[in-house]
Amino acid sequence: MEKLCDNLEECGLPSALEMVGDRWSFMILRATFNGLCHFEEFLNVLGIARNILANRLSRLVEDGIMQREQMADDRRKVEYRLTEKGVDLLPALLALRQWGEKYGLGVPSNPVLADRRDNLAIAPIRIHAADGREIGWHELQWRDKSELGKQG
Amino acid sequence: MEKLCDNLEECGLPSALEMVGDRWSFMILRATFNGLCHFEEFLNVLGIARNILANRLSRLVEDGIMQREQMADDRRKVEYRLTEKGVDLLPALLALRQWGEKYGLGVPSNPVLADRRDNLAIAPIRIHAADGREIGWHELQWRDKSELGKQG
DNA sequence: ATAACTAGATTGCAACTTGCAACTGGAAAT
DNA sequence: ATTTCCAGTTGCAAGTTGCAATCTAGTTAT
Repeated sequence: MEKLCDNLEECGLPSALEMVGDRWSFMILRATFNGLCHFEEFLNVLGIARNILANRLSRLVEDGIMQREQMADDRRKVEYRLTEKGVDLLPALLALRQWGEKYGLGVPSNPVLADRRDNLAIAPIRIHAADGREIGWHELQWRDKSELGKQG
Repeated sequence: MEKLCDNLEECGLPSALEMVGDRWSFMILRATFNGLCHFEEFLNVLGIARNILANRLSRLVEDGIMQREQMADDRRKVEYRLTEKGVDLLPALLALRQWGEKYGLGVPSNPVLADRRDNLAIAPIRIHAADGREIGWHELQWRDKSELGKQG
């Protein structure tokens, strides 16, 4: 494996980590993917401190990952919902969860995301080549964009 | 989307985040995937403080994500290498990086991982159904393991 | 041997972040 | 009018982070 890509300026990872790279953001997102959307719900389910939750939620909203909506019928209530940008974090979240399940947790995760169509659990998140083949680390190499072949 | 899976005991995400859920671990892993393996290299490339780097490396080693090998020829030198467990974090890392590239960073990431075989950049990390179909959030539902259909 | 060099790790201190609990303030319910 | 509820803020103690200087073990040079 060549020693390339030591260039932090041209990597999306730092910006991603700045937004969701702390202990709680992913847990909040997970809860949101499970349908939670109220402050007190997050509080009860996650066991996070109030101030930290408030801080993280407002950061997630600031970063456009969630949106904050005041309810019309009961204006005390606020709902936090995922934006498209937030929903797009699902693959990363699932990849992490599956990894944690494989290596960290003794027990299989439950419940699990299933395809509505066939009611089967989703496949593990994997790396795929441009043509869809599944592909592993040893079959990969770092390439400068300019050196890439052109898609057929 | 049903409100299930509020059960933190049966979810791999918390254990994953405990191991790699801080600002630096992923950056260290990224550097490792790029071929770096020495303390001073990480230090120079990442701009991390010495003590934090030492702390994170030893945690990654403790957690079995990296292994620490003393070099036989020059026994001052130590190399940090990914274990299989560490390599298995690549999908999660790439999913995050791709997300950061799409939403955070203005610029496309570079360099990029390419298939050795066809020299094309890898596909975006996505969610796939059991049969390999690509599948989105709205086509998914949380299911208890016991309620899943059986694989044909 | 001694001195200088290197990679890796440790220590001390200041700045920031976290967690807990008590409190505020507006909005419904009684 | 009072109580309860939801969301969020404030104050303070404890923990974590970042930086600089220092330490240690093994390596090369004299």
